[in-house]
Amino acid sequence: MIKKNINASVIFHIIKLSETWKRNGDNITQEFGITTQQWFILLLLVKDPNILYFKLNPHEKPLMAKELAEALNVSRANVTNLLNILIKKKLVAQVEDSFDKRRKRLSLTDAGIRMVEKIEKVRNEYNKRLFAKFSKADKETMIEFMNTCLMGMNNQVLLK
Amino acid sequence: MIKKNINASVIFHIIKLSETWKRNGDNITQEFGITTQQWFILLLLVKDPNILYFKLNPHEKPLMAKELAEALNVSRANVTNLLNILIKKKLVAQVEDSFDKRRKRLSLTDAGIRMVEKIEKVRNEYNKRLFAKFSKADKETMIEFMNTCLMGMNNQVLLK
DNA sequence: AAAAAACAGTTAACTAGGTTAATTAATTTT
DNA sequence: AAAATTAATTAACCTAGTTAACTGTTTTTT
Repeated sequence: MIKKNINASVIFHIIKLSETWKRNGDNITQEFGITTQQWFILLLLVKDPNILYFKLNPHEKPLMAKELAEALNVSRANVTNLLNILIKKKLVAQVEDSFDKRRKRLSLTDAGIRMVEKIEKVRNEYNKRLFAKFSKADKETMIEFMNTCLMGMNNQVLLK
Repeated sequence: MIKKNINASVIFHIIKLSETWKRNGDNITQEFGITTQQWFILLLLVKDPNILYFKLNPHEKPLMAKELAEALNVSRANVTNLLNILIKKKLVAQVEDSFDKRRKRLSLTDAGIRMVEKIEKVRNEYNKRLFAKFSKADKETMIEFMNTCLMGMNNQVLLK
């Protein structure tokens, strides 16, 4: 009924890749007692420069929950839930902004920083093996391709 | 604290791309009253040849729930839940296998087939615009890159 | 041929991650 | 001073996922 189609095939590959990577990510983070999603929040709070959000929105001050919601593309209420888990685990601390009492600034605790550092070693090792067969140019080609796709996707949304 | 790293950047691009695509997919399927996940099950049941699972596991007979679980990489119990929703929506029908009463064969109802056909038009149009800037060779390069990654990832899992 | 093992599916109780709508409190705008 | 906006929370809910215990059928073993 449905015919072979290279566009559809590209999409299915991207999804499969992302899912597989996430599943492997879960294996890694599980050993540290957190989920991939929770780990991703820790990376946002230490401002991992590889995260796309920071390329478009450079940040000086510690992030607020509102910005976290923006970066993760989820609702503000959901971020409250996610943060409560990380705060209960003593990985994240929330401090009232002294200039604007509505705001709360987020930062990692010492335990949070240590955890990110430990996971970072595993991640780098894992990625290094994963991409062993590719040259720097290969990777740059990939990134360019994906950036073009991302721009196309955002335009298609805006057209609505 | 964390340095720039092209490997990490590639991964974040893949994740972002997959998420954005999924969100846009939700926009499309929502209009038809289903989720992206439910739509994906419909595509598996009509054996969309672009799905990676069928490239590795060609199938003659109608799929069983067990195979759906394998293709989606989720638990058997979860598939029961997902199917119940689609059966309630009268998009999927389940028929006992006459040779082995344990098995139940799955197929789309007429309404299910019509829905897939309608969504198919929207999907093709969407993908065509999305990849307008790329040549066939570009797309093939991408697929090859992603296939190599996928093989690498599976090996890393097996090493455990 | 009876017992044991394997298989396909379901149910129940649970978790993670997500949503919207209503509410509180602080700060800005008019 | 009143109204509007902003940041965060809470409550009630949904979807997608899990494991463990169970039912019934078919196959394998002895």
